[in-house]
Amino acid sequence: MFLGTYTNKIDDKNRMAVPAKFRDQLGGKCMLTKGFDECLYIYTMEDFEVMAAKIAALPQSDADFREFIRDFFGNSELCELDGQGRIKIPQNLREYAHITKDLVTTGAMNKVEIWSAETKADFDLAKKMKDSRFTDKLREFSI
Amino acid sequence: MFLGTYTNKIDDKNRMAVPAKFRDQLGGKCMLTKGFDECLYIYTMEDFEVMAAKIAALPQSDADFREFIRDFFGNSELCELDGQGRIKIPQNLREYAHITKDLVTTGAMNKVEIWSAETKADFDLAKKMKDSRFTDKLREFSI
DNA sequence: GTAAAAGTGGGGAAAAGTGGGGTAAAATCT
DNA sequence: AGATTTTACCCCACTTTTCCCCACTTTTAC
Repeated sequence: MFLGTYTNKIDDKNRMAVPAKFRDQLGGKCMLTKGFDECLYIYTMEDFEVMAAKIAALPQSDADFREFIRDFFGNSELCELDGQGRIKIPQNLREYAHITKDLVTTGAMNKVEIWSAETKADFDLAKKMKDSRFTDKLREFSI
Repeated sequence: MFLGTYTNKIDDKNRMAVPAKFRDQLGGKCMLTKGFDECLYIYTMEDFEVMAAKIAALPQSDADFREFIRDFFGNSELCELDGQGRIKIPQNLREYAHITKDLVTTGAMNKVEIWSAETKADFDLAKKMKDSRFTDKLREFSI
């Protein structure tokens, strides 16, 4: 079970230190994939297999599913942790998640999410805007 | 069953002593999570796992569920009590609960609530403000 | 009043995070 | 094909954070 939120940086060689708390569960390697929302996911090998099997089983007759399958596997990468517990994040995934320097890494049960700090902040703000208490208040005072 | 209210401090190393009365029930470790009302919750491992299992079963295809899962697990932490019966409160949770120095820890049946003393005081006053008897009194003074 | 337990503070070793050099492999160009 | 550039990967070094342990103060129990 992946839990907690951490901040890290990606270096000039496009490496990111996987938070130490997550390393034992990954066992030296992991699958890095494109996530829903503009972030990346890290799965254990086992959990990736489960997810991959579900996705591979989608009906190929559906064009939307074909596109999704292509996108999922085309943006999945097997990553081995180096001696310092870091993984390299490839260009296509960096671009998707708008990753430049500062990152937020957060445990989400069976996966780890990697966010660009900026994107995460925007996302959280958007979430706050959607929060009913906030919008109710806004409704009270807006003219 | 967790009962009673205690005051404590968080130190410069972000450690808080769990009231001794609660320690036996926790058994050396506990789950620290984001609570309602800008406070934190401590659950026993067992109770947390029950909740976690329910939440983990929610479908990833729903954006609102993804947000909730991220928020819940990203703001949960497994805390082991040190030799002095203290836990470390991570930054994201300190920020959420506005924790700086003085704390109020209160047993609430199946969980323990951790409040910033200041936030708790504000919250208690807010409750009073909502009480019609209190606001009626204020009204006598044209407030 | 005394002893034990609980609460609080801090030093120091170890671990984690971060940056960078050097070499080998791969890709690209002529 | 050979030469040159780029990329990947292993290793080392430094800084920051974490965690274990000890010590002191305060509270509780008898």
